[in-house]
Amino acid sequence: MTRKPCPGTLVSMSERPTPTLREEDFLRLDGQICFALNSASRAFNGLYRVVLKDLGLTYPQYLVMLVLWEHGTTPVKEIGTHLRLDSGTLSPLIKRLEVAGLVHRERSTEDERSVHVGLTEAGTALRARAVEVPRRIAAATGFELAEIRDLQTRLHRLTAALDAAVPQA
Amino acid sequence: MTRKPCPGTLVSMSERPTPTLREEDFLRLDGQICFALNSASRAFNGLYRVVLKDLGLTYPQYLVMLVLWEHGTTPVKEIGTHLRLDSGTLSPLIKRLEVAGLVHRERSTEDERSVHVGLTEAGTALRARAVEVPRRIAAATGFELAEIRDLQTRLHRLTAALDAAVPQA
DNA sequence: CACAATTAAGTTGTGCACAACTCAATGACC
DNA sequence: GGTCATTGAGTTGTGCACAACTTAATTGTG
Repeated sequence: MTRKPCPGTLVSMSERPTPTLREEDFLRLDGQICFALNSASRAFNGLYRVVLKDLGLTYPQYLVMLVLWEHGTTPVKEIGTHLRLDSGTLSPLIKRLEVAGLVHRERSTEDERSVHVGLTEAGTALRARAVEVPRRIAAATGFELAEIRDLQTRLHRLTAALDAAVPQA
Repeated sequence: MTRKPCPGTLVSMSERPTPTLREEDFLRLDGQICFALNSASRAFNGLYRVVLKDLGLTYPQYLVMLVLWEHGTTPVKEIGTHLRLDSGTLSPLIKRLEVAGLVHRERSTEDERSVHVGLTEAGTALRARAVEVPRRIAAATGFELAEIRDLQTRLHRLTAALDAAVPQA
């Protein structure tokens, strides 16, 4: 009942060379490279959820705070460039950070289209408590630093390749 | 104005050995290992969105279809085990697949708590068109097969480690 | 200068992820 | 056999991601 043998009725496969894999296997492989990434990302998210609970931050909010701690007051647009996010995601997120009293927004005087996001005192103070977060995360992975670096490099290459492959982006 | 030099006023760092990295660097490193993963995952998602548009599927819906194509009729619970998702996510998602006419749901007779999800004819037929998806994705990454495999292995290890680190999960 | 194209932020709507919950069916134990 | 804990599906509420849109400011070009 469970293992239904795949019916041979597939699309034409007369054209391609297909070195070692057939159509069948491909559908499985696929369910893994993208899926492995997806799973790992969500697993990370779950861990961050626990670790960041004390700080009252979600993971994406934490990312925005990281940008601000590193670069200081930053226009929304630039935060988006750093994080690969658009205003549709950032506007409400930053609004929540504002309600939480961690950041303030101010429209630029030179260019009134732009809004600068800066840290409040509470936001600045939170950094001290956030410093221990990365260590806890890194410890949880159980990975060597070198391996993390390596993984990082590959992922960057992958992201770049994928971005390049998407038309409009 | 842009590069604010980090003020030295941080938390105590007298205890730990810290081989090569200081607190400062850690906060940056962090913003990358997790973030690299997050970015790659979202980049993948963006590519899938384009590729799957023809099929009228989102990426998570595609994952569910993959499970069904591979295993045939499957209880919701088991789909969740395969995909690392709970009923809170799956119930509405599967309902949308049902509305689209790709799957049907039927309450089990042996155990009336359980709901079996099976493919309709349209759902089965869609497989033929989905077969080309993995190739297009793989091509877009520009990665060698071996490298994909390697990355996959590392990500699985990472996910396992992260899951183990989260208390309740 | 005027006017079209571009740009930045924000809004709206859809779908996913997940916590916390309800409800009904099942299983375990006395 | 009756009671209670557990299990599977589903609902509700919050937040994120992103497409498509609106609005206002800026820039480019005739």
